[in-house]
Amino acid sequence: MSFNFTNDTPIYLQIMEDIKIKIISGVYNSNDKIPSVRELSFKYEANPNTIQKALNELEDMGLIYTERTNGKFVTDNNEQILKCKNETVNDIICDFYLTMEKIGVKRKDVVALLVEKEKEL
Amino acid sequence: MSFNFTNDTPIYLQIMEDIKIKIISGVYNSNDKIPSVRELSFKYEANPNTIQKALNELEDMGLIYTERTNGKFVTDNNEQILKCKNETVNDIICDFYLTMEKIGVKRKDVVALLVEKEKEL
Amino acid sequence: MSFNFTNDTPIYLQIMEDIKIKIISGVYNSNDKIPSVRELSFKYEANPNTIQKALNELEDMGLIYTERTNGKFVTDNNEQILKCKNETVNDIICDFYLTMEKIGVKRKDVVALLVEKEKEL
Amino acid sequence: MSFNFTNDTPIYLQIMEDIKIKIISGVYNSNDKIPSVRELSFKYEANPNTIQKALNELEDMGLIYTERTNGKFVTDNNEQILKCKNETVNDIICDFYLTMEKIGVKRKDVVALLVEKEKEL
DNA sequence: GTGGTCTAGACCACT
DNA sequence: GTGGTCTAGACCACG
Repeated sequence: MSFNFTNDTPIYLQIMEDIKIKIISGVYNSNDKIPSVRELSFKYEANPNTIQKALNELEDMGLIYTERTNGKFVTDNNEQILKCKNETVNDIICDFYLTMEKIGVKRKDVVALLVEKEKEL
Repeated sequence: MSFNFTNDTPIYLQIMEDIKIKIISGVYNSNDKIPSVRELSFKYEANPNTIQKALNELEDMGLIYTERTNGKFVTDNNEQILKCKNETVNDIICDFYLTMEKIGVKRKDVVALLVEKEKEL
Repeated sequence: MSFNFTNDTPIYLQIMEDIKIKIISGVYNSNDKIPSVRELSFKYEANPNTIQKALNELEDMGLIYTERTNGKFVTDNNEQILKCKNETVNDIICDFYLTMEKIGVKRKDVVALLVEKEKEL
Repeated sequence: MSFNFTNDTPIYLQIMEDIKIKIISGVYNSNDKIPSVRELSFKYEANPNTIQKALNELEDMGLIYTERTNGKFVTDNNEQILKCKNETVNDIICDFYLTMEKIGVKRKDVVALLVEKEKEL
């Protein structure tokens, strides 16, 4: 199994998400060259067009930029990366609250549980 | 696809998980009858055998019990349900910490972010 | 029919029982490789899925463990095997007492008969 | 399921065994009338010829006798019944020892285990 | 109608 | 080659 895509989200979005996390977590740093579409296409076992679409999204978000014949690079706009990181983190937290709610954990209890867990770790 | 299964986990486990959450969140209450294997088979668009396997897992966990020709029911052992709920919550929290770590959020910041988010909501 | 199944018990349970006895009696030792699902399927003249179900039971009982692409093996937890052996022996003894009772042999006479028989052997 | 026959023994022998136990345990007493072949045929869901064969075996063993137009009856020879009971018991005990041996319980331990179990009951 | 068992046969991932 | 998953479809017992 090369990657593990979910059925309920377009693949290009899943790839985008994966690369986004690599950028905001610093796996790919400012001005790092992003692997070529061909390479990514191989890695994700996806059609180059799908990769292209994912990268376009990232470019629209201002996380990467293109140098014509040179390739694509992570933006040097660290502020932008940080902003994206915050948004992502925020989304995950919302998701987390929603899941907990679905299970029936009261919102005020969530923080308590987390603090407790943090001590354990 | 009515339900949306992930590729990287057996369907029967995903169904199991879905029903488990319905039980620990109280959507299905103690002694509630669980829809028949055939109904669930229709609902999840899965083979009856797959449903059976999912329900067997839940029975092994002590969350449901079977009345042979009558149907399957949520256990009346509320303690067991609670135990399962706690374990599930714990798993989700661990997952949450791991994801955050992957993105590059320090553990001690996580709680702060959550508290902040909680105020917003 | 090579094996001889009883009508009143699911085949998978009978297979489970047969293999269980091989384990607790030491025919299969700790860490021994169990014949492959396909081999057993041939030997017991049963469907591979039926074998699988039998082996899953044994795995649930902690008597065997699986190495994904390698095969299934007898647990190295000798304590677990011993525990299972004791339970099995206990069951057989209870059964024995029940049968004797059904025939009309008083419980206190059973032991006497056994002791006597033992001398003969 | 009316009775539950094993595949590895002729049905007539299994029926014979069942009736034999009823006789030696006293469910059917000396001189009791045995149900008619037709009745037994219905009860065991077996062909009347099969029943006949089973009853013939019992007659050969001296456990039942036939009154021409009247039916079949349990022998009044209590000694014979007792002898048969002893043989049956003996067989079961041998079987029991064999099973234990198969599991790997030493013969001398069997009696100890039984005595212990008897105290429990 | 309910759940349970079983088979046949296919496909997958891993090595 | 290994085990694991899944489907389709049949049959059974119980009520």
